Amino acid sequence: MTLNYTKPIEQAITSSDKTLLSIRYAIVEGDIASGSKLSETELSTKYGVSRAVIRESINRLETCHLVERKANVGARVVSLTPDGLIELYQIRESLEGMAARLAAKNMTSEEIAELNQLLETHAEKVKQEGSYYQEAGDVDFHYRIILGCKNKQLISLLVDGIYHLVRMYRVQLGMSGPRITTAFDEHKSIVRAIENKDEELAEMLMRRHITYSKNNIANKLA
Amino acid sequence: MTLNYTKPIEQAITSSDKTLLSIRYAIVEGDIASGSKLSETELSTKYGVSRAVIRESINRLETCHLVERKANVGARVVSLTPDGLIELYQIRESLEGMAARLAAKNMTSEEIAELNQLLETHAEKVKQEGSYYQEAGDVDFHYRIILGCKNKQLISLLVDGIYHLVRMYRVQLGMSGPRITTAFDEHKSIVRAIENKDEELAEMLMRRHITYSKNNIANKLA
DNA sequence: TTAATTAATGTTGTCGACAATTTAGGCCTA
DNA sequence: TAGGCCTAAATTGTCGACAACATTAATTAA
Repeated sequence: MTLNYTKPIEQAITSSDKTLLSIRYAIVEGDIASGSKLSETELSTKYGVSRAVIRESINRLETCHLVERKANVGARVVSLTPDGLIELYQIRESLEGMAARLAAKNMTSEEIAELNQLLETHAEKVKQEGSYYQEAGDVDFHYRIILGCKNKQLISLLVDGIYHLVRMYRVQLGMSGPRITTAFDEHKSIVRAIENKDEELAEMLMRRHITYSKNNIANKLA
Repeated sequence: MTLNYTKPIEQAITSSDKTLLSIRYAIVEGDIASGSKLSETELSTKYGVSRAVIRESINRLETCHLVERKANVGARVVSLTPDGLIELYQIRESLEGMAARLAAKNMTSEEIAELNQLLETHAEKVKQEGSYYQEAGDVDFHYRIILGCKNKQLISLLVDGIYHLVRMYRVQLGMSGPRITTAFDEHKSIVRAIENKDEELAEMLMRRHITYSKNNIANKLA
């Protein structure tokens, strides 16, 4: 369930990093309520580290737009609103559309093959369980296309930044629903566009796909 | 020259904030060379503050992709490369394209009037001086459209994040050149699309505009 | 009673010192 | 001389304490 979408193996993990991961997970999962205040001293005792590392964690969380800080006042977990969701999905549409375009241009044939393989796995799961697909499966699909764009800054923007907030909305609004098979077909056509190196189409289909997804979620809020 | 594109008047300015602004300015202007190492102790003495505030500043600079940090090793100013420039402009194209689309949808008639006024001012300047336009003028134009999109997260992403890096490339590669009047015409047609509330066209024209700009710069590197 | 001012409390911002890790240099060995 | 190992210096990571600020409670005046 917990797919680890952090940076590659790389270097030493500092205490700050671990704390960041813990707090971020707690926020995304809703263990720390959205809109609630983040007390530095409280978190400090809770996670058994000094205020300095809590401070650093909060700073980094601000980067992902998961918390908001005011000078001399403190940090609050971002609150989930319909408007915020729409804003977020407009950004996703824009950025992931570009990612799909670049993926069509830059993905290797091996990567495309793996993508097809992933789709088949999903097709199986849809037939059997039906429900598992949405959460991990959809994230995984989008994640691979993002990586396929080969634009490091864009990848960082999406993976380190926006995606955590996307997951937060998903988890806390309890996504799932009847879009399962529909989304699957959309995924399939996106991959086909990438196979054909049709940048224009890949971008357009990805944008449509995300728009549909947005509407689906927005309906649940209304 | 120094247009202050920081957040609205708002709240108290802490020592960390001031230091952040100073260091960021130094990096964008090239006073701190791109690719060079950022020593915490050194900066600490240079700016007359403790290492804690330097640390916080560096953290925030990482958000704008202006510096890169490695655990237990330190931070370096990002190095300017042709690949990096292309990556950056792909993101700009995507995000500012969306901003233009949303601006066509959401800008008030007063804002559009101001935008037209700005264009006239630029037209005058182009006739007279010719050269001043590019730097401040172009930035100002794009800035207004970004604000006009009314998507707070998108605005933050562009203004607090990406735009500093854009300016850094501009300054240090010595932009200017013969695109002045061409860019002006492009600006004009973008505004016209926004006036007509033609979202599709506004986005497309903005994307083209940025692509041209990218090619212009890329040629200078090649 | 209400409003404003002031005192008290708690939180964030900043600092200097210590611990852990990396990096540089010298030393020894083959 | 080249290469690896070990020691020493420097840098980053973490900590606890103090200062500055914001919030709340108490007090006083109208």
